[in-house]
Amino acid sequence: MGITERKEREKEEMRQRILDAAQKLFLENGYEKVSIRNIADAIEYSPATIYLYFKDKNELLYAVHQKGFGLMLQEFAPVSAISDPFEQLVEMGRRYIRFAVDNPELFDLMFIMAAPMEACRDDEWDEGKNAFQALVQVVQHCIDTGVFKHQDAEVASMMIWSAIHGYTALFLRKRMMMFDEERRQELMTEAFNLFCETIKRGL
Amino acid sequence: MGITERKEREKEEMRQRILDAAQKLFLENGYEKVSIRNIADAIEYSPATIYLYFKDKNELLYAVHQKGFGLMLQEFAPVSAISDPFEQLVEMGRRYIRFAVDNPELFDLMFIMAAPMEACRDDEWDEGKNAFQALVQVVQHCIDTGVFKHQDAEVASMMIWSAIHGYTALFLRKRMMMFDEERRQELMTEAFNLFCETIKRGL
DNA sequence: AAAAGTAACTGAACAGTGTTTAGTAAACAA
DNA sequence: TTGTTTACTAAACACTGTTCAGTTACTTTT
Repeated sequence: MGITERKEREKEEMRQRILDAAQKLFLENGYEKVSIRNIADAIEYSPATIYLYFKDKNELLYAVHQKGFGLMLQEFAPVSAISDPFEQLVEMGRRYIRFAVDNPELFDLMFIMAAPMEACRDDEWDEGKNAFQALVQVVQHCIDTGVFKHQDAEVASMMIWSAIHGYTALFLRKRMMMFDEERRQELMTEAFNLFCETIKRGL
Repeated sequence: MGITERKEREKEEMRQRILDAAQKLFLENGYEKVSIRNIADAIEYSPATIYLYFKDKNELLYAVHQKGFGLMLQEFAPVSAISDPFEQLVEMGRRYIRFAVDNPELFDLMFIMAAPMEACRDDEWDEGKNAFQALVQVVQHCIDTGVFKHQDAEVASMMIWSAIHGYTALFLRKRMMMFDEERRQELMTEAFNLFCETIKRGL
């Protein structure tokens, strides 16, 4: 009785096809300019079909957001090879920012846009939870090896995440437009470096 | 020849009426659910009329965003009465966060949403520029009085703004949903306090 | 005062949006 | 060969931002 299994496989393949088309269009045109009809056109199906695989557009956005976390974790993988825990933390920050600049639409979906979170039951944002836990581990390592005096790794992690996230959010949403292109780059890297030095000394 | 002056005054009044209605609706229903037609209904004019006073919806959003900065500067005014420059800085941070929590839709318009910035010529975001300069002044004061060792006030300000902005942006856009309501509040205040302590020691 | 000109305003349309529903056609099970 | 389930879609609904021709109403000129 392999029919039901084949059907299930086909259903999953269709879901993936929709997701891939959606992601491709988002990254090409920016999420704001992509409609359900565009995605339907790309996969040569009717718009209504998409609603057989996703409850609504938010759920589709959430699914792409999940794929984003997969990609991000890949980018973070090499960090664990670094021996010095503080250097590990700094490299994580660098990669967070680089990921945001290289994949602005995906990052937006993952950490800025309101819409995808509408499809996520409160207290069940597993992708965010896991990514945050990865940060907490590194910070805990820094505490254990005496790099940081502060003892609460979760609070420290929150502080660090916020600081790094701050730049990227302000930058991506054009809130550094009062500086010209060059000064913007300068401020980004210098402020990042200053933050690293500051927590090394003061945390 | 007071007629042209009266006309000009009336035109400005109409602009204000549109703006007030828009702001009221945004704060009540959230900007996402407010359309040009809603605003037109509220002031009992045709939707087309709004386009005689604002080029498009982004320009309207930008105008409300400007009003937001006016309100924010009011909230910041009492800070200058504090004598200790570091305490001045901390109080600014507290008020930034409080403003965001108390006026989430307005804050969103000012610092997170992409749309209003479309109506702003690059390098001409005066509201942001002025607000940032206010921060730089306080930070410069901290440097002058020896609270901070780091000498570049602009870089330090950028670092501080980003860190404070980080919390608020993550919080408002539901990226702390992996914690329950209570823990969220705890983390917010504790991470803020930790940041203050850290820069006092390390910056 | 009458005619001409200007400014303010609107109805209706255009081209799109997310989403639902009734209906069809094909694949499967009995 | 039936009956049933599944996959899909055309068409509609109720919106959206925006434009434009056409209508008032007021102001200026004759």
